[in-house]
Amino acid sequence: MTTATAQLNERRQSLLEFIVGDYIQTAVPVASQQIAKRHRLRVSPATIRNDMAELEELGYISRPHASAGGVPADAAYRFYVERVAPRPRPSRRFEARVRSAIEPEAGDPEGWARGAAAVLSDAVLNVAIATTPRASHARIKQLQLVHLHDRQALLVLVMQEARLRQHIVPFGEPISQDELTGLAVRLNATLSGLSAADVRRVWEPVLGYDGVADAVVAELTRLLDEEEREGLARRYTEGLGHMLSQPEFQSAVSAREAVEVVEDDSTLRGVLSERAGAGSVQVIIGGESHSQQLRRYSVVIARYGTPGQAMGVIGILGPTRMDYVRAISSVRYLADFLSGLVGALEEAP
Amino acid sequence: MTTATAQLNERRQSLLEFIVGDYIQTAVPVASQQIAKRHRLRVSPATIRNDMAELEELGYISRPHASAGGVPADAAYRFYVERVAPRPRPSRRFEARVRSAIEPEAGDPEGWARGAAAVLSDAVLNVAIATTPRASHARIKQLQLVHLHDRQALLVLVMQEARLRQHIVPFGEPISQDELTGLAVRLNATLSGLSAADVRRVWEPVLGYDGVADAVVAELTRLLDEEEREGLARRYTEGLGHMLSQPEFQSAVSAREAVEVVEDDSTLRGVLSERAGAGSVQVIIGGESHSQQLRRYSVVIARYGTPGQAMGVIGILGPTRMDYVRAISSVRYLADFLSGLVGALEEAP
DNA sequence: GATTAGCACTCCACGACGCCGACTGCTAAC
DNA sequence: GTTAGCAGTCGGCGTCGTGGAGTGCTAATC
Repeated sequence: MTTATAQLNERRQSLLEFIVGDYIQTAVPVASQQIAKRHRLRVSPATIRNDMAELEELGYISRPHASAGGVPADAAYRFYVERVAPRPRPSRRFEARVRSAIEPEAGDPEGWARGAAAVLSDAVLNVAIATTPRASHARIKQLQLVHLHDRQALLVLVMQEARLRQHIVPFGEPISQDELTGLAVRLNATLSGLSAADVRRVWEPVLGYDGVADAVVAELTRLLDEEEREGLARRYTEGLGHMLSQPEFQSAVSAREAVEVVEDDSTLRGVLSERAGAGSVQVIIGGESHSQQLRRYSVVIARYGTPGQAMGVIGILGPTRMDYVRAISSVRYLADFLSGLVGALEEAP
Repeated sequence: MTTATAQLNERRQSLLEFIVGDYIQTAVPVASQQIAKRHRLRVSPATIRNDMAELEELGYISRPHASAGGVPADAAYRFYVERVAPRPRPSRRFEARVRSAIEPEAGDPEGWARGAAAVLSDAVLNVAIATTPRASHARIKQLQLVHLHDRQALLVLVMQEARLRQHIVPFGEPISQDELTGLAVRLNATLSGLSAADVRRVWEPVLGYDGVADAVVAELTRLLDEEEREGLARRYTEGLGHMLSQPEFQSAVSAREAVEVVEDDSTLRGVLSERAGAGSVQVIIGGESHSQQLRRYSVVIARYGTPGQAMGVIGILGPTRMDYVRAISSVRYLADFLSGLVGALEEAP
């Protein structure tokens, strides 16, 4: 793919930047005269028209109809993102909001993800998405058994990064809380730090000696398996109302379409699982997602967490006409912020 | 308030029922001829027109314009709900879906609430809302301390109905997992079953002897307090897409309005906190909510859980033109179903 | 060769108009 | 109390015409 920088002389590049910038602001096809006026160019509208014809030829802009101004195509947004990408930090106000919306001392990754989605959506006025960090290899940190009825207990499992799961375990025989506590202590001593496969290996020799313990261990490994098979990284989305007040969703059909994109898990799964290192923000513009449903949407996401240990995703979904500068800097800042919090949850070596 | 049964003779009552029923199905103002044809009445359209004029006089129906059919007013829906209310059970298919969507053996009230909202929204094609059960008096069932760093542990608190909370506790001195485990055992022995106030009373005499224990107890009471001050009953909403495909949301403004109603916590808080016994389904039609924002919406809710112990809410939000028969029976069934599950989590006496 | 003024042409947005059909309200007869 | 008949109302929809913003092209200019 030939890049815009190679194809276009400097004037056309800044012209393209102006077109994209104006369109992001106004949502109206930008006309040659408007550009000349807004940016005090020292060339006439006629020259701009010539340049715009060239930009259209190369696929950077298109026109709704023959005598209309230009609207940016995916390639133009891509160019714009590359050109303005190295804008450093979000505003002080945004940083302050992040700090007040997310409580580090809660030690609750789910709460952090929810808070991050809320503050991000308010800042960019589009839909924010955040998932809780998920470990590629789930390991037991500690377990707990709570007596419910004579033959039933609640198993509470704490994994790394303070992830919690709970499930009921039924037993064949009556059992007291004291016995359960004793069992939990013994299991913690032997199984702490192990993965599902580890647990199976360690437990194999003693299988069959203690029915109650067997039941607990079986449930335990099932929960760990489930955790690894992803699935259960919870996703929080926020700010659909913000997005729907953007002008592209004035028509009822486009609005309903947008709701379906946000509500349908499968649509977003693809882009969310894009691989990328923590810290680097990824921008997927329109058709770049290769998803028919996302053709008119862009996604700005970053992974956060501890590489190799547990990673989550935070990002923005909006129309391709999106404030990329703000989205990128906000997402980058939040990913770094969350990474710091998650890192602090890792057990010190 | 004079009731419709007193004001209207039998023919007019069934006429009103037909009008509401037809309008719920078609979303089109119903005309006198249509009624005569659809329901094979033995009176002429002219008679129906006379009756409809009377119904309009009494405020049961209104007309979009002078020469249009009738659309039901809030009072008509109210009459309809009272008249058809004692329809007993949802379909077998719905019951089967509930059973496959909700896993009793998970012992996870949050999961149940999510599942219930999903299946309910699919059945009624409107927005479903479910909250997790919240105890009016939060009590400790068991706690657990997990070592994170030398001077930091994760406190995991299990309350009644298997509600879980987590929070980080920092300490002034280094402490090992073994010491934490010992402390947890001791605290469980003394504090199990107590409320925040109880804990404070029991702890008061020994305050100051053990800084680490004090820190844990302080965090513990804070979490219990927070739990009681409501706030933290999590709410799950599902099916906005379903609702937006109803004809009343064809226009973009009404669609955005709907999104705002669903996203804005404060709007729904009022109706959700309506007091009502478990099992009885409550229907709030249009203006009956006394909320400007909900004027065009109806809510069908029921509480579930164990009265006096822990209650949650499950319900449907939709336009006043809603399939009340289906909504009421589905909500009633789900509330009973969830009550059963939550009851099984209560500790046997 | 690049830039610009001028001009004819295109196309959308918007309001006015008129017609069709659905429905009502009223009157008078049953 | 019920019904047939009829005049009158009103929304929906397609047509038409107009105004204005904006383009593409051509020819002159730097």
